Amino acid sequence: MQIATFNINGIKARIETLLAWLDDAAPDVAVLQEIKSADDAFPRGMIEDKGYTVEIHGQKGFNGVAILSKLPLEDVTRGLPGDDGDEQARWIEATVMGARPVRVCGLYLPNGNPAPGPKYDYKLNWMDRLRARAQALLAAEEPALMAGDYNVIPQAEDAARPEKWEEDALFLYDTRAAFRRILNLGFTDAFRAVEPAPGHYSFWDYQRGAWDRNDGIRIDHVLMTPQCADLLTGARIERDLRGREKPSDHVPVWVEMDA
DNA sequence: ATGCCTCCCCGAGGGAGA
Repeated sequence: MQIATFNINGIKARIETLLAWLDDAAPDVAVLQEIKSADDAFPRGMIEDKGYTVEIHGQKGFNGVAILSKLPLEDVTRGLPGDDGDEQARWIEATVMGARPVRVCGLYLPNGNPAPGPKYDYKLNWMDRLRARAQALLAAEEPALMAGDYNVIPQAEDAARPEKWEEDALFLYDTRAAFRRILNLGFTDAFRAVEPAPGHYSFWDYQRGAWDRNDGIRIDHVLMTPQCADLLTGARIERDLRGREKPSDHVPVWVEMDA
């Protein structure tokens, strides 16, 4: 089973890119972030025509996540537990019914800038809720993964120029500490499990020629429970997509599992 | 660089992203 997470930066702006990518790369499951679309405005039919089941947790204009799957999906839920007043569409879950069922969570973690401030408070609070959900996934002792745009640079080696991110909400100490707190529960960063070297990024800013200078950061991650990590056979970042026409500022991060 | 792109809202120019 091949699963990719991809922040597409707007489904309306990226639909042709997405359809071509589904044809070429053919993920079994694609976890999408920043669809920036309400459920009823999402071009569901064009994706279903390619053999995908489509589950959406959308929001007009901002945020929004989705799961596309060639395999059947069961028990779909929307929204991260822990705050009934949270209006932002950043979390969706479904069980992918392959040879071995895998609980797949798609997430778009808040950016948090400027920090300090209310947006950063929201980010840290959201990460607390994420940790609670992660603990529940561990307690189930089943294969489960949390894939998406974490807006977290875990370590200095995950940025081309870490010094310029020191005061940024993606790299502040409290951000990295909250991320480690989740990892330390017993999760595996799938990409890091197979690629220890620095210099692998999943995002390059549109500005300042960041792509041409390879001034990137690794902020899109797949975290796995032990039962899921045991099935892991590979992970990679599809870097080339950033250099194509009309790209998203993020590229897909892939995991392959014996499931 | 408190913003050099690009997206969304809509139908101008501002908010958001990271």
